[in-house]
Amino acid sequence: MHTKSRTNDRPVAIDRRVARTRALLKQALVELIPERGFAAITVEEICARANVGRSTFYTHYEDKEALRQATMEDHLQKIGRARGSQHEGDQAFAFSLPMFEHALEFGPLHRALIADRRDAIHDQLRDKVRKAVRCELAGRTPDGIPDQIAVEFLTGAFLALLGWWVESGYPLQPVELDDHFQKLATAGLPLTGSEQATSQAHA
Amino acid sequence: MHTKSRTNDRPVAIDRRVARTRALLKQALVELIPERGFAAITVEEICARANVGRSTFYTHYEDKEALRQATMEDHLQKIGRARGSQHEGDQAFAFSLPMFEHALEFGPLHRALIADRRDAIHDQLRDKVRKAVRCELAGRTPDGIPDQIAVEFLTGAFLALLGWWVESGYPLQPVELDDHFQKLATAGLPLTGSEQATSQAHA
DNA sequence: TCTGATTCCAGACATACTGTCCAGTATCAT
DNA sequence: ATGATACTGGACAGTATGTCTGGAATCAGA
Repeated sequence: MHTKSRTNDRPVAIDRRVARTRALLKQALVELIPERGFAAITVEEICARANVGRSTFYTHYEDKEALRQATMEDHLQKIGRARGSQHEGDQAFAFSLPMFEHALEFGPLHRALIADRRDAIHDQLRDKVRKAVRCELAGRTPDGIPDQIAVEFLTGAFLALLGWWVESGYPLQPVELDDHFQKLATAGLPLTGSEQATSQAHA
Repeated sequence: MHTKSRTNDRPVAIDRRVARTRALLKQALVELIPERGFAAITVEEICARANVGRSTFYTHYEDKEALRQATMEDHLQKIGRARGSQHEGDQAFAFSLPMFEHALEFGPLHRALIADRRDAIHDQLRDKVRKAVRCELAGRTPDGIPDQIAVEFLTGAFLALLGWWVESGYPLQPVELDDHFQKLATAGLPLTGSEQATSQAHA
C-alpha cells in the first residue's frame, strides 16, 4: 500500500485515481465529523459525501476507524513538518507553541479530528504529546517526583488547555495561551489568596 | 420513572422486580466493559449476562448509552457520599485525595466506567472535577492568568494522573500520588537541571 | 390468601449498517 | 493502443437495533 517503489530509489507517485479517492474520503470524513460526530457517521454517508462507491471504500480502508487513523496520520505529519517555524522565546517547553499555532491555523480540521474528546481520536495525539513532554523533561524533574508522574501531569494539562481553547473558539492569541501554560507548568499555582490551603482549621 | 411518590411526602420504594432488573443490567455492563470495551458490547450481550430479556432492557433504558449514564450516575454518587471521610492534611486541594482513594477502593469498577479514556464516559467525570477545581480555586488564581485557564489546566492534569494511576495498576499509595499532585499543582516544575530553558542559543 | 396491577419474557418484525463479492466500465501509465 | 489497475452499482449474508405482541410470573395491598 502507501507508496510503491519501482526499483529501489525514489517512490513512484501513487495512481491518480487512488490519490483522488483517498483524498475525497478523508475530506468527507473531516466535513462530516463536526456535523454529526464520528460515532454517528456511517460508511455510506462518507461515500455519498465523497462521491465514491461504497465498495470502493473497502478496497482502501478496512473500517471507518482505519480511515480516521489515516486522516489523523496525515494531520499529525503536518504538525511535525510545521516544527520548522520555531519562534523560540525564553520558554521552558518548546513543543507547546507550535502546537497551539497549528491548532489555530487548521481550525475546523483540528476541531474535527483532535479536539473531540468524546471519541477515541485523542489517544493518538496524547501519545505524541507525551513523547514531546518526556523528551523535554529529560531527567530534570525536581525533588522526589517520578518522571512518569510529571509527564502525565503536564500532558494532561496541556491537552486540556488545548481542547478548551479550540472548543471555545480561540479566545486568546496562541502566544498568550502558551505563556499561561508555561507559567502554570513551571511555577504552579501559588494560590495568592489570604491563606495557603485548607489547613487553617485543624491538626 | 425513577422513584414514584404516592401522595407528596416520602418516595415509595421501587418495585423489587424493577430494582432487581436494573441492578443486574448495571452489574452486567460493569463486568463486560473491561472484557470487551464499551463500544463492542451489544445490548443482547448485556441481557444475556444479566439474565434479562432483551425486550425488558428497552423498557428500562433507551440505549446502551442510557444504561451507562445511569450506572455512572450511581457511581459518582458513591464518590460524593464518600467525601465524608476527609483526611484533610495541609494540602491546597481537598478534592483530590478522596477521589484517588475511591479509585483505589473501587478498582475494577473505576477502571471500567471512568478510566477508559477511549469512550465517551470520561466527560461526565471531567465536569465533576472541573467544578471541584473551580470551587477550590475561587478567585485565588495568581497574576494575569484567567481562572478558566487555571481550571482547565488543573482538571486535565488531575484526570491524566488519575487515569495513568488506574491503568498502570496503582503503583503508588493514594497519599503519595496526591502529594505529587499537590506539589506539581502548587509549585510547578522549576526544572532543576542546569539551564532553565531552551533560551540558551539565540535572540 | 385473593386480586388487580405491574413487570417480565420469548419471539417476531421492520429497519439499518456492515463487510464481501462480482462483472462491467472507466481511467491509468507507458 | 494496450494491458493493468481502479471504480462502480448492485446483490448478498450476517448482525444489531428498537418496537411490539400476548401470555406467564411476580408484585403490593387488603
